[in-house]
This record gives sequence, C-alpha cells and structure tokens, in this order.
Amino acid sequence: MVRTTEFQEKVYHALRKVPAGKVITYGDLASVVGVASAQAIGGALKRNPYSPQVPCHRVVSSDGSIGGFMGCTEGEQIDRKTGLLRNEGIKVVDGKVKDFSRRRFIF
DNA sequence: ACCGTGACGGCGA
DNA sequence: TTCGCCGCCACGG
Repeated sequence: MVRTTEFQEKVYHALRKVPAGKVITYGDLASVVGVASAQAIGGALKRNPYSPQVPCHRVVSSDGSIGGFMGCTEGEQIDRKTGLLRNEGIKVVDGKVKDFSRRRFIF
C-alpha cells in the first residue's frame, strides 16, 4: 500500500493526461497542479508508486534535458528513459529532447 | 555553455 | 507536531 499525498496525486493525475508522443516540463506540470516548485514535482515523480501508469518519463527539464528518472539524474535509468521517449516518437539526442515543439500540452 | 542563486514541497529527525 | 536539509528544477549572469 502506497501512501500518496494529495500533492502527489495531483501530479500523477496531471501527468496521466499527457498522451504518448508528448512531453511536459517540470515547471509546466507544476503550474498545472498549482504549485510554484518544479523541484517538488521531481520529488513526487521520484517517489512515483505507479510505473507505466504515470508516464514520469515524459517529464523533462525546461531546457530540454531529460532530467532524471527513478531517482537517478544519470546512468542507465536515464538511457532507459531516453529509449522510452524515442519509442513514443520523441527525438532525443545526447540526452536532450530535440522535438521540443510539442512539449507544451494544452490542458 | 556553465555556475550560482532562488523558491517550494517532501521527508526525516 | 515542528525545524531543518535535500531535491528528477528554473532562470539570470
């Protein structure tokens, strides 16, 4: 049983609305959930109890960086995250999201 | 492109 | 329950 706070649930719920092939920044996601801290989003994703249900891999940094994945800012986890993004049609080169045009998901 | 600072929430002690 | 520290960040210099 995973204890999730309302904050985390909001984050997960908002993230759930992001379809495959699109990515969102931590800041934008924070804006959606109504908080001013993008880092808090990262913290929530880090403790993400739901793996594929909540596409935490579709969340990238504002500068296009992949960001982190499963608590790691680098390593094979990141490589895996990159693979998932590419699998969804997102172009990722050198740890950066190239197709940044659709990073903004209109809610 | 890189580093430092700012700001907010979560979590542990 | 309260205080302090850390973090998958954002932005300016």
